[in-house]
Amino acid sequence: MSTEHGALEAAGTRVPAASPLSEVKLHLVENMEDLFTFKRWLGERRETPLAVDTETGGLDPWRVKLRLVQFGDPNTGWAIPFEDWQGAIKEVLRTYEGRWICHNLPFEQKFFKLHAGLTLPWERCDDTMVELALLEPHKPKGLKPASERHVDPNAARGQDVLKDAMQKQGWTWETIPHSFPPYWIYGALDTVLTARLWQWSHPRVLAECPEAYGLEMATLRVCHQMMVNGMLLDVPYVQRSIQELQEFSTQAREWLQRVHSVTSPMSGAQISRAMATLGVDPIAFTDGGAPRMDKETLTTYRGWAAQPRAQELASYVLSVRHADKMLGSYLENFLEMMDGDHLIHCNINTLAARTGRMSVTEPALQTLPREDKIIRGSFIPHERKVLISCDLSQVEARLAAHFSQDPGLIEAFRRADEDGDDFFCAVAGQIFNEVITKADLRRQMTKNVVYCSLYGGGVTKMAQTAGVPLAQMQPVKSAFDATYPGLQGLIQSITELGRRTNPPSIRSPLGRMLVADHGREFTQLTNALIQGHAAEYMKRCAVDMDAAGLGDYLRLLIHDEGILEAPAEEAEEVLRVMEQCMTDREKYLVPLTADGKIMTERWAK
DNA sequence: AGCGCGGGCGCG
DNA sequence: AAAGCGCGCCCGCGCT
Repeated sequence: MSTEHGALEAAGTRVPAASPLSEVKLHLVENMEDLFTFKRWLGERRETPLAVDTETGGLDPWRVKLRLVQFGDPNTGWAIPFEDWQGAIKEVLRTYEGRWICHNLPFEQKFFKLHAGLTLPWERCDDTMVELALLEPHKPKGLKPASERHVDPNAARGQDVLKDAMQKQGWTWETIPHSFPPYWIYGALDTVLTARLWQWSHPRVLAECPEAYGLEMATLRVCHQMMVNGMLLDVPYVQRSIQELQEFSTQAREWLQRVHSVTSPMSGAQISRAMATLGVDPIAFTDGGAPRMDKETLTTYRGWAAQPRAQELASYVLSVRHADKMLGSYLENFLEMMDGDHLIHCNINTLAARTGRMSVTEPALQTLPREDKIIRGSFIPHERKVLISCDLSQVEARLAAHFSQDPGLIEAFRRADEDGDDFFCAVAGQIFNEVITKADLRRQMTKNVVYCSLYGGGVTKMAQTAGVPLAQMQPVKSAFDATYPGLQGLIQSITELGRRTNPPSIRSPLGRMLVADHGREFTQLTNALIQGHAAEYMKRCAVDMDAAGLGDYLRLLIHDEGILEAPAEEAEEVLRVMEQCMTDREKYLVPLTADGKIMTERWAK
């Protein structure tokens, strides 16, 4: 079936005649003749890359079907049912010699890899979602909203028609018929939108931030491999952990209900009522005005020797909350999300945070507890392999020294690197004018001053984080600012520079726009520059590791840390290459360095 | 039953 | 003058 003019009317939505999309031609391949027409069209000369998109049965490429594959350019779109025309589709994907465009390339690549057994050549692909994220980080980057802004205000019409029909007919994304016009027409139209969006975004990206774009596209490739390879789970170990924690949780919940009528340890209202019954008054409140019953407050109650019953209650709530967090957020999810080979294929969003940091979901492998080793220990290397982790050393503080050009900070890092001193001991030594050991509270206070300053925190927050009275922290902060004036100078100049744009923003060294909310420039922008460039640096490290031949070993990136799985006999060499890829002694005013370790049994310290 | 939100907590 | 940044996931709770 083909629709010439009025394709969108056929789908039940009127697009005004003058609308840029009203002349678009959209087609569905239903027979051999359609296929020949499609191939003739494919062979035509065109000035844009070929846009490709898919419609799938859902979001998890490992569990749902590939329904449609669509191809298009700025004027024409084709929808082709995958199961009926697999051979032809694979041939096009394999043999087309021009460039490709997708909106969310990693999503399509996963489906192509798992359902068609092929991968589009990354070096010939553009991704308009990446381009949008770089050009307009403060705006929605989905295909529909972006197209409404830059292609046609009517671009998202028809979404509602499709949703209504699906609901009325009881169709899901797995079961909706290919030939239902709103389905295939809007599938095909998406490629047209993608191609037109590229016409808007691509020249701008090349003009504004070609380096950031090149790095992002390379990062997509490296992260794709990580997602496909997956991490191996020790299933019996996880099952044992779950059982033990569940037994504990059940007993603790029974006690809470029996003794204090608390049915849910997550309910602050119930806990505070029970505390009130014991004659314990609230000591802190949430923003909403309710008594705070979080970890910090409960830990305080747990230390109150004069109130043994409150201590006992707080202790039970804290431990059952911890157990439930371990079970619900981590262990049970692991079993649910693993594939038949006990592999966990997480989802990596390479441009999730507005600072350019990545996020990891399903499961959130970047947030596995550090202290409670049970959770990280759930992941093991395959037979005859080891896990290797390598992390950047104080990368944010080093970048702060670099950006601020503060001679004192630069010197402290030089001494830390050359004499093997601890950086924060060196800084604390300068401030207090005596030798400071690692265990000294003044080192911790100094560290809190540095990191709180970078994140826009005040002296109150510094004292609170270090657990000391305000009066004790104040002179430390004053002495720090006097000794290392560069940092305050950096924060000042970034804040002033950032306030000149709307929205407030600054550019990273690779040209990435980093935005802040109005009125929050002071607390967000310095952090954005440092966190943002650390993210760029880490992405560069991962791409370099891939170039050095470690791409297939890479498993996970956790902001300033890389996790690899490598053959045991290569471990030392791999670690050496890894450290080399993560070290830069030339481009910055202080060296950026890395430190790694080999884990033979499981992922834990 | 599903949604949005606040509160809470895990990480860097 | 004063100001902690960035995420994901879970639960409870009130709403539709």
